[in-house]
Amino acid sequence: MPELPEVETVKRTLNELVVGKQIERVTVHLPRIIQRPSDIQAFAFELAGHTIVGVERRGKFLRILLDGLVLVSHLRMEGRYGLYAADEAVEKHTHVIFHFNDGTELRYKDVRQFGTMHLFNTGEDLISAPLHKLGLEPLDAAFTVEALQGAVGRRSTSIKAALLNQAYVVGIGNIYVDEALFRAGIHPSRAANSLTTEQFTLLHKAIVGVLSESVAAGGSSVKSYVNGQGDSGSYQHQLQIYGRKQEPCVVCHTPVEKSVVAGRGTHYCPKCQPTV
DNA sequence: AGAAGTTCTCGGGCGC
DNA sequence: TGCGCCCGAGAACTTC
Repeated sequence: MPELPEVETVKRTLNELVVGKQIERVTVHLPRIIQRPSDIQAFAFELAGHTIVGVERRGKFLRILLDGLVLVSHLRMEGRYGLYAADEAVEKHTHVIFHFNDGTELRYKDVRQFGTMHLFNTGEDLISAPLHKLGLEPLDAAFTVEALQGAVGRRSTSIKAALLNQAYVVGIGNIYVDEALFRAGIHPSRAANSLTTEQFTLLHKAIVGVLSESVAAGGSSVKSYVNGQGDSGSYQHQLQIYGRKQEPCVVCHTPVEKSVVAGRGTHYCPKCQPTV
């Protein structure tokens, strides 16, 4: 489901909804979600009594900060959070519930069951898997053209695969990689190490532009994404290439093509994004 | 039937 | 031959 703009939006809504709440107990209905600690009882026991003090984001991961603990959560394809009153019926696919001492609960739902949670003591999460080897944050000031080119410019793989690799740059997924490559006029199959500095300049501007515009719109709701309050984003209405197979290109009116690049469904304009 | 917004693991290929 | 890196394919699961 979520890429950087969607996770950023969930982060912001959770900061509105759950900061200051104290966890009374935790129930886990699908143990597979909990990756650390390996003992599910220990996961629930360690969280009990702790208060949420803030929510941050690293790449596509949420970092739920508590007093002395950090819960690292990845939504993968379909994970979502919602705040409920304790007496509301528990919906299907609800796998983890954080019961607060004020009669509300934060529920984690995930139809495809791909999401993960890792619990750490404060200070340990950023230096441990799965966060320790993540790449550049594309909306940080340190994300310059030079940094982008340095991160992916020597890869022989496709530029699309390189941008999807979270070890180089974080937060870009299948929607925004197609959007950014379209905006930059670069074919997704081009070898990353074949791009010119001029093209990296265009690509850098496209990545920052697409992601920041989507954050401002609350993310994209293509299929199932909602933020922590059940609201949809609106950037799906501004997508220029993703999901537009066979529709006329918004720039040149050539029909948009769809193929598979980097193992993912890939949209591009054959005229605006030449192979060479 | 096949694909869906993700990422981890595995094995082959290549270069030292 | 051995090791390490890099890269692509397949797998995890449910829904439409």
